[in-house]
Amino acid sequence: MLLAVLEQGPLHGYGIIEALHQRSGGALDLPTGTVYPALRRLERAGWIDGVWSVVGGRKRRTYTLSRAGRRELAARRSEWIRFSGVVGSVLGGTT
Amino acid sequence: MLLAVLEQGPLHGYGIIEALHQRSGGALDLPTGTVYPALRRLERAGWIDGVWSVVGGRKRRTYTLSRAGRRELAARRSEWIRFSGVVGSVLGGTT
DNA sequence: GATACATAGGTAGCGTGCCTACGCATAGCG
DNA sequence: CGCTATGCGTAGGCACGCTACCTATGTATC
Repeated sequence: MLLAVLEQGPLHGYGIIEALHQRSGGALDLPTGTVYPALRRLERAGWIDGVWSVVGGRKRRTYTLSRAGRRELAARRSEWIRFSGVVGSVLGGTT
Repeated sequence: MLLAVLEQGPLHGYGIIEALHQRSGGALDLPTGTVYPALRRLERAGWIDGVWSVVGGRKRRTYTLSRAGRRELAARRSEWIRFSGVVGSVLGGTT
């Protein structure tokens, strides 16, 4: 989901949390302790690139989806479709 | 998913694994090390009841969905629908 | 008779990752 | 002067899926 948010353009951690909140219709309200470590992992994996900047006296780390991240996102998306289909078929009624 | 399989009638661990395999169209092939501990957890939670029996010289533990398990299954099903909807809306293209 | 596979149960330990609970810092408002 | 929003981060606990094992019987194969 983090990669999907970054697909629409570079964003910093706090902005990503807000974007997830809006995109999910208010359902997601992820704490920073969940998102920031996750962004570190994504950066370490080479799927996003982080750059420091200062906006309004506050330090920001803006992340950009890398080429590898785009590939990863596509893979994860199709994986999710397969997965949710399987779960739906087992649970029944959803598919 | 285990609860959903047991919704259609009592079954033993090995049979549950096979049912999951069939219901998922061959996608799921869960190892015993995943399923047996999970069944223990479900039993400890009171959602399924296990009974020992001997069939063809082999010991079997047959599990039955309890009333609480039926409630839990209904809750988990609607939770899954909400959850997959949120993920789909964030990932985009699925919904 | 030996070997392999399907059936049927189980445990131990590793690794991952989410969440809670913190800490630090600045800008703006009442 | 404190509260809230903005913005970053770490530490530790907990849950759980998976791999890798072990045991045992019935049946088919070589």
